[in-house]
Amino acid sequence: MASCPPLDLPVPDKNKKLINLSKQVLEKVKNSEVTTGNQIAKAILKDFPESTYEAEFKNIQRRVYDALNVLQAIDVISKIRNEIRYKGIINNEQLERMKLSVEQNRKRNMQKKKALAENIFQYIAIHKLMQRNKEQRKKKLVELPCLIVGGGDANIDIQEDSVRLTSPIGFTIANDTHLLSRLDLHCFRSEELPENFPDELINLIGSNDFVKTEDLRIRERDYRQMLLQLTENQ
Amino acid sequence: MASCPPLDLPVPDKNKKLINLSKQVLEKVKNSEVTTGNQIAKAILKDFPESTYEAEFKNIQRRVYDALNVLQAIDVISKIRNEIRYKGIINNEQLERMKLSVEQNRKRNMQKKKALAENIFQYIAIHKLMQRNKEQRKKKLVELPCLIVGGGDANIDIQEDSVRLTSPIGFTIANDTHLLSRLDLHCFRSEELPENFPDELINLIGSNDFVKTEDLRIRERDYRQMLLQLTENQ
DNA sequence: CCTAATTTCGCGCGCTCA
DNA sequence: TGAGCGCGCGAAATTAGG
Repeated sequence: MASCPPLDLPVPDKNKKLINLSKQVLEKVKNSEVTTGNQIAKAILKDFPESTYEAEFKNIQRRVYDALNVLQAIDVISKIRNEIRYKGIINNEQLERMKLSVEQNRKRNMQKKKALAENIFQYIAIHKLMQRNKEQRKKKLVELPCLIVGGGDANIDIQEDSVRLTSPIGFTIANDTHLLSRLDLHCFRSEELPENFPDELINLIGSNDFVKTEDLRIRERDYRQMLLQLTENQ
Repeated sequence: MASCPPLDLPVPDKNKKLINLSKQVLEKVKNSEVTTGNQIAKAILKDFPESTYEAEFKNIQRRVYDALNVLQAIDVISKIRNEIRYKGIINNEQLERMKLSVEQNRKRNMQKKKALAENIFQYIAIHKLMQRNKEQRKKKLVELPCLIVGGGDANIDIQEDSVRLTSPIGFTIANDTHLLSRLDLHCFRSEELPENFPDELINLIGSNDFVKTEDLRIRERDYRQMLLQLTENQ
């Protein structure tokens, strides 16, 4: 609570130096759809409660012109005939953050894609299986466990409490789990893909997006350049 | 090949107006890691073949100061003690393009995710199937087509050329395709997920990223604001 | 801490061009 | 003929020397 050491900032930051006035100019332009040098000067003048006299105004106005000129040179504002419009401005750090976030996002998606691609073949298998089931679906159930009897052209003789199978060439007998292991559902021909699967998945298999390396650590001076890059490779 | 009409641009655009000098100042600052107002003024002066001495230099130097000031106010450069550094600048249209590309990319990924999520359950089914196969794999084959005989506790009597099955409670007989249709491979309990599948896939099922709507069509005045948004929601 | 040299830059006169 | 602004004087700020 002691007295503050006297700061030598008589007017904290509302002086009439070009640096300060420039900020106010930018602010003003940013906040109005369209304005004029004169309006800006007037607005700024209002922020100086003190002297409100011709000379002051003339001075500020003169400074506003300076500021507007370099703002225009920098393409931060546009000025046609005396209509001044804000065109936007953003700096290095901000862009850096943005770049980073874009990059991160891309990386994440890349990984997802990769994970999916690695498993996509299995997915295709199950799809084929279900497809087949759909076509030949019947009402009848098969309870597990069960017995599977395979063979050429066996004869089947069904009694009320028994079944007799006969075959001239012998049988293959197995339980239910054997069947599953023989299905080879994961094999497929590439031609059968398009008719059964969305393009999206097919593209994924063929795509090598996730192998593409890319170095964003370019020494950044010219953003226009960088923007092009960012925009092009998705 | 006729003579050109006389353009009234004696010096195309290398005049000493603040607007022009500002551009040159920006260029100069952008191209050097660090520089000083004096260096800039000297460099610019070189671009004027004509210009004699002292007076010209003083004038240009004076203008450079103006430009530097507003550039600094705008946070496009930083100036500590007399070391001037470029901090970056980018404008509305460019940012707009960037924003668009980010958004497009996000949309695309969203769709991919959605497509995947829609099919992920089927993928899980096949995975379970193969898991089971792996556990109980045997050497024996089952050839298709085959016959499947299910029932409680049947007796099996195997001859050299026939097989007799007897059961007190009757049989269920079906062919191979029936079995497939009864497997219900697409049913699973959520507890069995973590042990069998990569987190990536599990997250995908639970995630509702692809439902999240989001409106980027904000009326954009303040980029700092917008940047925050862009950076936050992935 | 003081003086000189240098660097910055406030300020506004007066010319220009629409 | 008034909005725009080139231009440069001279004062304030900062740095160099002692």
